[in-house]
Amino acid sequence: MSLMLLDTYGLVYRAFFALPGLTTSGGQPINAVYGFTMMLNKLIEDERPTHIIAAFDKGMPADRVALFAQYKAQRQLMPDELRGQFPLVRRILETHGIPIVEMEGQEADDVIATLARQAEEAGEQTVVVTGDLDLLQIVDDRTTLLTTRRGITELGRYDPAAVRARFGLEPAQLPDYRGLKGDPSDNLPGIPGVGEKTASKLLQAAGSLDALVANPALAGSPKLEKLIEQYGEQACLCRTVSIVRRDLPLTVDWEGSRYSAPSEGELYRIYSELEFKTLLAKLQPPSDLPLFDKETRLTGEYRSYVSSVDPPEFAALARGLRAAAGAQRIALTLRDDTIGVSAQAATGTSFTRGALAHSEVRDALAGLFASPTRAGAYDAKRVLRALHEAGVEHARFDDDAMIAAHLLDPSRGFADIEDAAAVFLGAQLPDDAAAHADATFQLIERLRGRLEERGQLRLYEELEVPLAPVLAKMEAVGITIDARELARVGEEADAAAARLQARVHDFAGEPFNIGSPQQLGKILFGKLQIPGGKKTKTGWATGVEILAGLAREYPICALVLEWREVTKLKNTYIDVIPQLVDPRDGRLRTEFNQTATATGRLSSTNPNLQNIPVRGELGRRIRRAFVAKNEEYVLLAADYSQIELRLMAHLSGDEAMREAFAESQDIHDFTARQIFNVPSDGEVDPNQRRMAKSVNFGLFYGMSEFGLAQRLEIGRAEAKEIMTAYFARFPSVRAYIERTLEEGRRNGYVTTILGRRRYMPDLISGNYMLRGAAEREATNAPLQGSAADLMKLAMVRIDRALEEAEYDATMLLQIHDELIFEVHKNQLSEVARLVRISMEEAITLSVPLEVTLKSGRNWYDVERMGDEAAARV
DNA sequence: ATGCACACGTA
DNA sequence: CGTACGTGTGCATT
Repeated sequence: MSLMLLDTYGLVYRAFFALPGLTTSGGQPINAVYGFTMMLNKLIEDERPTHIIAAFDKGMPADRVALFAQYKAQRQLMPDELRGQFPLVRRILETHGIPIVEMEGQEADDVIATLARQAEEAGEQTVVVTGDLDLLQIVDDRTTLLTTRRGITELGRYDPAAVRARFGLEPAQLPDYRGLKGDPSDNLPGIPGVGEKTASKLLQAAGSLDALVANPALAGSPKLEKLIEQYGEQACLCRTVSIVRRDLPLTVDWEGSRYSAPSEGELYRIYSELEFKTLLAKLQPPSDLPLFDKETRLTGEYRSYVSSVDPPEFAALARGLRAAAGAQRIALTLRDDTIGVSAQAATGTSFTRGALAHSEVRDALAGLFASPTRAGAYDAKRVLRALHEAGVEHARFDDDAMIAAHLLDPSRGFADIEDAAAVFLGAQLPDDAAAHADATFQLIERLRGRLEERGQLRLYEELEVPLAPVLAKMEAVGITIDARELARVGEEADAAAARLQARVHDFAGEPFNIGSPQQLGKILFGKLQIPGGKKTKTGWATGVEILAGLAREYPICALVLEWREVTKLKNTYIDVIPQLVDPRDGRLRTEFNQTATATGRLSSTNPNLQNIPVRGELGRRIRRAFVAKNEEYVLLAADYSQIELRLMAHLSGDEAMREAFAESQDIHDFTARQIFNVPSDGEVDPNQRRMAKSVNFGLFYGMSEFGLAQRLEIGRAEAKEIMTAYFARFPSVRAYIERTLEEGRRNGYVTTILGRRRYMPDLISGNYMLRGAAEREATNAPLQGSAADLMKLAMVRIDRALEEAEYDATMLLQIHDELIFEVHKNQLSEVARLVRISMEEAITLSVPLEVTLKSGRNWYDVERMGDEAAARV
């Protein structure tokens, strides 16, 4: 055995003063624990001990104080920045499995001396690592001493020969030596005027302090002789205090001190927590290493749970989860099929992970959610889905770090926790569920603080986090697809596509790929010499706006457009949806992404059910395949009418516009009257209304007169006239837009009605294009985003209300300003009323909100409901 | 296999 | 040179 004994306090103390004041990003000082860790790693590497023990001081050294009242009396209190690092030092030791030995009222020196003697008697080699030289006295053939020198990794090695070389004395003489010269750091006076040189010389001459005191003449000079006579007794006292005890009643479990290196996973975790970036860089992020031993360990106040992904360890995972039910907070994350759990209690944080497919685990999780423990997640919706599939009931989350991250920076999606950890923690996470769970804690803590600073905590807690389970439910429910109806549309589309393709090829005089813009361009503008072609970077432009203009004169263009429409519908919806339908229940399940957009809207993927066609007749027929689950149920569609314009009226405070909404006027008609000066008894012609509608839409898109001209296919002068007329009639709208941009430039962001932000750094860009784009985005974001706020709020409330009233009704889809429900037909009118009220009263604005309700057997046939069917209160 | 441009569906 | 998305295709790149 080769034993290493650490004078822990001394080493940490040296590290503290040797290193600058490093702290974690959370402000926790870590210089001492960092230096200690560096030392420890180097010692283990260089010395390769088989056993390691860390000795600590505990309490005041009663024996020495009794002998010498001034012992260490002048020593100042430990600085708080150092004191706070000792728990962390203990954590590092724990990670290495190094036992701590301490004894009440004893200094580490005595503990070390005792252990070294025990090892020596057993015939073993010992190396003592310490911050000072007090322990040199125990150096002998079997015990050597390493002491810190400059810096933290430079060590001096003392064996008996080195002691003789340095002091000219035997190790056993060193207490005498110290008694003579004293030691200011322990407040030992020794003999005044006797320093290192003299003490050494005296002892070489006399052999020992006792001999010298007995015969002061041995000192060799009258002056020293007199000093010894006068201070000899004091020197003896100092000597006695300096002698370490080697007979403390300590029994050590030597086997327990056998050193085995911790796994990289364990090191990675603690280094991450302490933000030891340089040490982390040397580690491989663990791939599948358990973060903890297979046995539950209880060490001090720090508790760690069993960690394993092996199937036989379900019980252990469940045990950990049950223990976590007593914690203050838990965090759950999902890594493939593995659930990671981190639990935080007053006593510390602990981790576990495991597969989620066992009844014991399921029950333990259910117990956890039934307890008052706060629960957090990264992507709560995904975790909820997994828990739901595993049969865990009543899962709930108070925090979602992904949502928090996205609220703080909506330009990013933060799909993976690695992204958020990189941005907000500056950490690179190992690929491990338990580590992710812990990172979730750290993220939640940090991000909640940031949200609070920004006044976004309510947006987060009362809107976004409660929305996640609502979306999870919608995803789980899905919507029934009538496969036969879809197949019928598909057959027609197939026939139409074939017919159109043949006719296009006829016109072209050769077969070619109509879907290739390149080939199409060459045929139309090259071979057929159709005029009016425009070039893009890569070739001819063949977009709708070009082809539509040519369609009247050149039938091939019209046919190409038709072919595009049909093939697009086929490829995107008709052929894809049947493959995505769950064969077990015939339902189609989309995924709603809550952190995808910069404005606060949701997005939908796999498939995107927010862009099912509605305009063209063929496309619209696809909606016939979206049906209620059986004859007993109907679909209910509820959409906000003109929500963005109403928000514009509210936010700008424009009196005329507000009044138009208050009177339930047709807003485009009203706008046309204002712009074109149509008298109140006159008619607005359809073209005027169309133009007014474009102006209204262009308005909240930040459109320029150039854009309006393009859109309406009119001259710029005319477009300018229209816009001038518009702003003359609605001056506060222009003022509002100016105000928004000014605020955006000043703050760097624009906000929605509920305090959602979108950062717009390019508002002050010197680049004309970038700035222009940013101005359009900044104009639109508060309107689009506020509309999203209202809809989300309505969704949360509707979900609660439907649950409380126990209606047989389920929310299925959200299409930005529209909600689709599946409702038992007997409850249709009640549910419709509840939905209308929840949506219209989501937030009280200075203009009324209006909701249009439709119902029907399928999404195509939904028809406007009469007021008696969904009467307003 | 991956990424880009284009095209186009929705609000 | 009107906002916000997701998805499909072709085609160039790796």
